[in-house]
Amino acid sequence: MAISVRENALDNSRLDILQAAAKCFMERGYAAASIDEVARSLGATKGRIYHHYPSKSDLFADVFRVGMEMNFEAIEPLRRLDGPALSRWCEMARAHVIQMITTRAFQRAVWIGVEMHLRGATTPEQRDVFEDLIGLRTQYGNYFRETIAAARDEGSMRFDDLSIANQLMFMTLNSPIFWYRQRIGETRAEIEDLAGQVVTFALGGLGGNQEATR
Amino acid sequence: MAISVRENALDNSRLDILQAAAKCFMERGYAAASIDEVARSLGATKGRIYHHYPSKSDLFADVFRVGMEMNFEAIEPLRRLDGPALSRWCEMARAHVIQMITTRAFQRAVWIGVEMHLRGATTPEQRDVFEDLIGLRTQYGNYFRETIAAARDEGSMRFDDLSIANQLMFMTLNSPIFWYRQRIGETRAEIEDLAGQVVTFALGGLGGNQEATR
DNA sequence: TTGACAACATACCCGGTAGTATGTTCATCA
DNA sequence: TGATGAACATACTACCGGGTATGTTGTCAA
Repeated sequence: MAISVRENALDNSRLDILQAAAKCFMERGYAAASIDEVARSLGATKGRIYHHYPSKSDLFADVFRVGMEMNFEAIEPLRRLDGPALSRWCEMARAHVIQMITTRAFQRAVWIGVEMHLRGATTPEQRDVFEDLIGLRTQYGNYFRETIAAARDEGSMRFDDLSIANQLMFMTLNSPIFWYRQRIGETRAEIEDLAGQVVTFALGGLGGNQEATR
Repeated sequence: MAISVRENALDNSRLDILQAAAKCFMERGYAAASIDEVARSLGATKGRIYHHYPSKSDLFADVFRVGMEMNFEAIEPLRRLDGPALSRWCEMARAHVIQMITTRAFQRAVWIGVEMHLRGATTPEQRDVFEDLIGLRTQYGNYFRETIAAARDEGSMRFDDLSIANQLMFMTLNSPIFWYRQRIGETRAEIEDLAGQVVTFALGGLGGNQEATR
């Protein structure tokens, strides 16, 4: 039991670091965010961070990983829903958008990571770690890709190129990570209304009929 | 005439710098892109760049400005077209997307600049220069905003919140700056087909009826 | 009680980069 | 033709930030 308390404390310490790091990466970007700044926002120093992570890129990778894990958790119960692909997509998309809003800092970091990978702005040693994470991201993307493909087959969506449609869909669903601002006293209902508008836009873009979304 | 030759040479030199800078900013981001790297890609040294620009942020600001100027030029003849707002929007959107593809490096820099401004990642002295540029960007955005507002009034578009709709629309129309890759031997027709898919997606998202787009 | 180790803090090194100060070359003009 | 300045290159400084080496403190186990 003593061990569990200790490990729990460890995990809490790491989680604090992750949240602070995610916020810094979101606010400054990967290159401009400094380890000192992350530490300062924790009321600590570099030592604490380098005790848990061997390098800046490893810290970033962990933020990325945790962000993706949260995404998988959010849509996991929805992936295997029965019924038409269209309604399944609506549920998944809605959960995804709410996820983008509520865990915005982590999701922004994920975006940054994908961007870095696409630009090839990774050193060889980062490469290996990143491959895994990009794989996770691709797998997650494929869940949606398969769903909209099924919806098209069922005649409830209409688009030309599947890859492009998936790209544009994710751009729309992810966009709150850029323009969403938390407002004081914001209710859950307001966030869900926001998410609804985003999902509706994406659905329209995919050629789905609006009436099906209730 | 001698003066014009001289000034022309000056402009060419600056334009070369701008193009190289835009490419570096696109590939590395603002913070990670170095002046030395821009100079190296020109086969020159820092001296050349600092002879024309007092600082890195001024160079970046000029890339931003030129990018926006190209955008204004692209849609200027379309803004005051007669006829329904919907068809005007389609022309503007199409021109915008093609612009994103053909001047991708500059547009990516514009994106980075807007992002920096939104995050407040600007020093006080940068602030003044950026205010202008963000103003340009806002004005450009308003052209589209007014057009889709008109289209909604005319009953050819249907969406809830105008600001959100405009945000999502621009996310879609701008998205090629992230995922577009130039392919060898790509024809103009292929680019226009790509742009068509993007515009169609955005139109659907804005609740426009697909049949109106020919 | 003490030794050992985790969890940090402190102090330091060093490479890279923005910015500057100072040449150098070549065209133009008086 | 000599002087002047634009358009660079070269050499240098200052600083910041990633990473490391080394203390310090509290805790737990024997």
